[in-house]
Amino acid sequence: MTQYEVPTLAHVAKLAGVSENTVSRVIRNKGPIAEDTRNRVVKAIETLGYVPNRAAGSLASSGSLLIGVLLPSLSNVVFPEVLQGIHAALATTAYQPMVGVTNYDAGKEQDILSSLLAWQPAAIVTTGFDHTEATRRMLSNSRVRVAELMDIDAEPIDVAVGLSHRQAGYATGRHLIERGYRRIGYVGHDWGADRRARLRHDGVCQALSETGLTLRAEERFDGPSSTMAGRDTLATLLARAPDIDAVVFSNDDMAVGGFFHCLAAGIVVRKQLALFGFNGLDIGQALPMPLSTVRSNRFLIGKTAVERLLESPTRPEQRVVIDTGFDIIEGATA
Amino acid sequence: MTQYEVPTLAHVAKLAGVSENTVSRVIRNKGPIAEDTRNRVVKAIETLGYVPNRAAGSLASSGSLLIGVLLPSLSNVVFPEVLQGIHAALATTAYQPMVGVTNYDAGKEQDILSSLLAWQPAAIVTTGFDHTEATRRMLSNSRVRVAELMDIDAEPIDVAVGLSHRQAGYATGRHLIERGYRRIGYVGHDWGADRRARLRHDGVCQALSETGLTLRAEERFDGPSSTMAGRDTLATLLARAPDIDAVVFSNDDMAVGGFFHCLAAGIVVRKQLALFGFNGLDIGQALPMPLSTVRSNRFLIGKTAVERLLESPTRPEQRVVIDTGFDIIEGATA
DNA sequence: CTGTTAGCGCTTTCAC
DNA sequence: GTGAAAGCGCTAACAG
Repeated sequence: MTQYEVPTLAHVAKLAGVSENTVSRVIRNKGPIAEDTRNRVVKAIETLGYVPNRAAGSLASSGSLLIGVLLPSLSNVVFPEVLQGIHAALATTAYQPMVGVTNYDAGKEQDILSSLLAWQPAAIVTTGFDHTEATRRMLSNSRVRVAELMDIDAEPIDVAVGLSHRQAGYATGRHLIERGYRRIGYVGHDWGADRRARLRHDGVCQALSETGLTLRAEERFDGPSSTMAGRDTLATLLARAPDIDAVVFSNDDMAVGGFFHCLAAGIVVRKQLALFGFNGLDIGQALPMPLSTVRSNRFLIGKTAVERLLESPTRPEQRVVIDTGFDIIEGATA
Repeated sequence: MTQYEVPTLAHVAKLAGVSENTVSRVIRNKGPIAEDTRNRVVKAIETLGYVPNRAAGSLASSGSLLIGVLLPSLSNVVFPEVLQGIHAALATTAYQPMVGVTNYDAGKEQDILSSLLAWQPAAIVTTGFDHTEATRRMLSNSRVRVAELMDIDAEPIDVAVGLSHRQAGYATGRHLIERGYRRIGYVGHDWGADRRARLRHDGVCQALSETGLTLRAEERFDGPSSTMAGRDTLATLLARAPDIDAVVFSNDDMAVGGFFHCLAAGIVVRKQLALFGFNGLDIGQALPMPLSTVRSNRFLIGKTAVERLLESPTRPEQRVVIDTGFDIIEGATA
């Protein structure tokens, strides 16, 4: 091996005086190895600073230590948090995540999926149930494990990990009703992209309708959720329906914006207008009045999904649905 | 090809009636191909639903379409935003990012780097200049391109993309001095992990000292930055030094928390106490009073870095430093 | 413009 | 316990 060549199995084998095969066994901890041989090999690996070439390994074994991850966005803190959970579960393993961002576009998801599949990943982690037919076909044809995250209100391909957004919405509605709010409004963001926000909305409506109520007014911002959008959209809603006594927001970002609107407009939160969010983000809990909201366990969702996927390399007979649940955070705004 | 076999180049070649090599050429758009042949190959690829095996390609060409990315954390929105920039630059290419999270631990960075290198990436994108000796050696020995992000206050291995945090701190100090603030305090978070926060702090101090001033008081939260930490730490600082007229926060998360403290404690922001952040996050600009802060261009940093790396597969003679700059956001809190 | 040949570095299978 | 041999699916180099 000249000085500028990257060491390979062959170099290690030669230095340790064994066959390549033996070195490979040592590395993968597979098959019986004499203690003495193992030591020589380990030493050789260290001296050479040998790092296995995963591409070669992957090719030879037609499998890899990669987990393909498909996220709709990185702008919404929720997804980086899911990714943290995924990284946490992978930290003690040799697996590496390979992340693609779809921008809530099923067509793009399909493209990225096919380039992820090209690396022969051990598993694919994706978000929600909105896939193209081709995506679904690729996923079922490839024999990799598949986790669909966030949502459990539909039939998964292999395993789904998340919470029932419909139930979360329902619990939100009940919470407000039980506290005496009757003139309830809704402030949301773009539904085309966010099926789960709509499910929560529907859950709220269901709770209301069971009590003979309906949403007094609703306003949807035509774009992704953000604090600023929440702030502006609440202002619009209140201009149209000044008599509402509570507002459900599509998520915490929007709700925090709503809180800021109230501050700026001199509206006394809860007394004059109750606010309710979704997600349980830190920022909402750091407000002068902690936000009333629902905690979705994003980190846990990512972590659980990966743990389940790694349990077995093949799909189980039965599709699995794991409910990571949610909790109402009482807060002080509703 | 039986029904359950994954199609390979050979299958495509056979179906199109050409050699494997020709198919490979078509796929990689390399070398001259007769229009007619190309069409036949493309058709065969489509009928079979062929997806190239990147592991094989990577092995054969000893190079890959991977970009290794090392980020210290995903909890701080700043890094997901950098990652967005990276994804944006990669979106029009066939490259895929492979992300590792180091938790601000140089030892862990080293481990993850070696497992990223095992995939023969075309380039490595990492954060800051705090590497172990071994990391630095691996990076220089491997001939991959290397970008070090966020910071430009040191000599890069290959290319650095970011801003001068010292200068950003200095500009912050000047801003406050010019507006007449003289009793300036500092609220920060853990420096062990965040060298850049310290550089900004030092910049502030430098500006003050040029005017014959020093920081009146400072308080550092022993942990990562967060809104809650900012809120609590400002409270602590004010208990110790009630007479300060302005506070510089280590970043916007902390500053927003400080704003919340003021709200809760009935302190009139700016009139009684000016607040200044760093980063220019959306949340700060959505506050009832937009936060005075410095905009760091995280998205641009990620995007620029990748664009530069992909320009050339080999390191330039000269190490390159790209300053993505910063702007003072006037805001209303200072 | 296209085909042939020879690997890339590893794992698998089967001997011994 | 260990080794030899045969690929994995692709690309590179060279012919033609």
